[in-house]
Amino acid sequence: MSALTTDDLTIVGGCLLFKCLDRNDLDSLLETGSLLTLARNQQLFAAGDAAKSLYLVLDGQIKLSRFSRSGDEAVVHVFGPGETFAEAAMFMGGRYPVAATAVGAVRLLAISNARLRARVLARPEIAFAMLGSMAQHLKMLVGQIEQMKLMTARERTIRFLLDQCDGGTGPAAFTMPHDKALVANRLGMTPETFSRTLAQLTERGVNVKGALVSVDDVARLAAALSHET
Amino acid sequence: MSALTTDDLTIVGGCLLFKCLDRNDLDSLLETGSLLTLARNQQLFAAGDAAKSLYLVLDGQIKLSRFSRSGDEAVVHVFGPGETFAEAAMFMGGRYPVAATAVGAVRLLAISNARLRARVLARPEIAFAMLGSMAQHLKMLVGQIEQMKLMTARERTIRFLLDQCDGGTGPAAFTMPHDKALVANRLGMTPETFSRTLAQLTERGVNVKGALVSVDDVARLAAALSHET
DNA sequence: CGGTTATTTGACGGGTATCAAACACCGTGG
DNA sequence: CCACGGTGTTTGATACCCGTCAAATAACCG
Repeated sequence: MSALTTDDLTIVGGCLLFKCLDRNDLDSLLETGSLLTLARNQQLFAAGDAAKSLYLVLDGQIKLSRFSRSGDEAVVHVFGPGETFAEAAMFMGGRYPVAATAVGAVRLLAISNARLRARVLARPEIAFAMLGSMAQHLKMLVGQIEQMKLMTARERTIRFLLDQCDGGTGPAAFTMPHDKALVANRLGMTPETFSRTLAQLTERGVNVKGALVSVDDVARLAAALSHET
Repeated sequence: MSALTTDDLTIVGGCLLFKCLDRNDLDSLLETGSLLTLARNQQLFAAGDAAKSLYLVLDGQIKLSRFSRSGDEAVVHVFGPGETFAEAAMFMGGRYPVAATAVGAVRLLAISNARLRARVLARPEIAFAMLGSMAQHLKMLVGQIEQMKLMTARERTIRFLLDQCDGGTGPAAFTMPHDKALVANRLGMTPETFSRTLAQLTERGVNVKGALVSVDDVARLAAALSHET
């Protein structure tokens, strides 16, 4: 197969799906893989397409989403470098249940289902790795359902901010992982509501300038989650 | 282990997780399993508990849910006879991410994680079965997220009714799979809203009397989903 | 039959979506 | 360098779905 940079190989080796493989196993798996490049907004596959591969993101972001008849989109998750997706499809009747679209420019590695299947039979440890990966996804989806069912838009927004700040108690700052509209969709609200909510959180020490977000005091923001409006 | 009825064995054998096993494999797996009985509303495990087993429902229903700090419940899924749950937990750091509670009286089979793990190494086909089972759960959760994100309470209710009717185009009838309050929670709405929505659907040929639901014309109800308020 | 638990119904308020328009940002080409 | 179109973001006004609180009614069980 085509040229993987050494950076790429680092990513592949660090991915929890493949880290259990030694060099030989990896090579034999990758030799049928192919390197793909997608432009911004280019679709990798649609919901219902035959599933012939799973994918590893090397660079950029891929969003998985579903569409209603009326064209409204529900983003299920966004995957970044080092993450694999569509593992589940090869066990689900061979159809992808969601669509995959490049958020920006994306490079990714496609790995043949058939090939991987054969590899699993030879080395059952891979199966454990896949189970672990899918278990993570399950947990994530459960978290999303919980959020949608029992948190308000404001609470989900705060929680998103805290997630991005990633622990700590003092001041923090970060940049939006992607378009605000996409973040809003992930959080299950409209861009308008997201914007308004962020503006309103100024009084809680949140400042937004473009894609840059700064939080005066993470602990204080976290406190806003529990006891209050 | 203790007494499994022949009915129980039929259920175990029919479950997609175990149907790939022959008699010997099954016996060796079950000999460390234990038969549990839970009373209505009895909790099997809480979120955060150490995960030492996965479970197969023999009789009754088990709900998996999360609770907010304020005590509000978000039901993730309800499992019935022949279904396995908590497979994922053994690959997720050994902690259950949700709580499991008996909806009514329940009989179930607990299968040791360690034991199953050993079995998988001996027979990799089991791993495929587990992957298939988890893939199903993933798909289901994705469906729920889609529903919550882009359908109104009314649309979700209609879709629930159609699901229960299970295809067909003429008249249909069924009984609620469980308490209306629980159904409402599964659908991401309050019991009040669920009740009101059902009442309002009378004009679409839906009639509810206690736990019994009848639909005059499934096709007509389905039509209400697409083009209208 | 009495007491508890489910379900329904009503009134009300608030959180979000929707529609619409102004505004900021950014790469392109003149 | 600046005009310019396109996209992303903000802001405003409005409507309405749905949650909340409360009470009445129905169903259930010992």
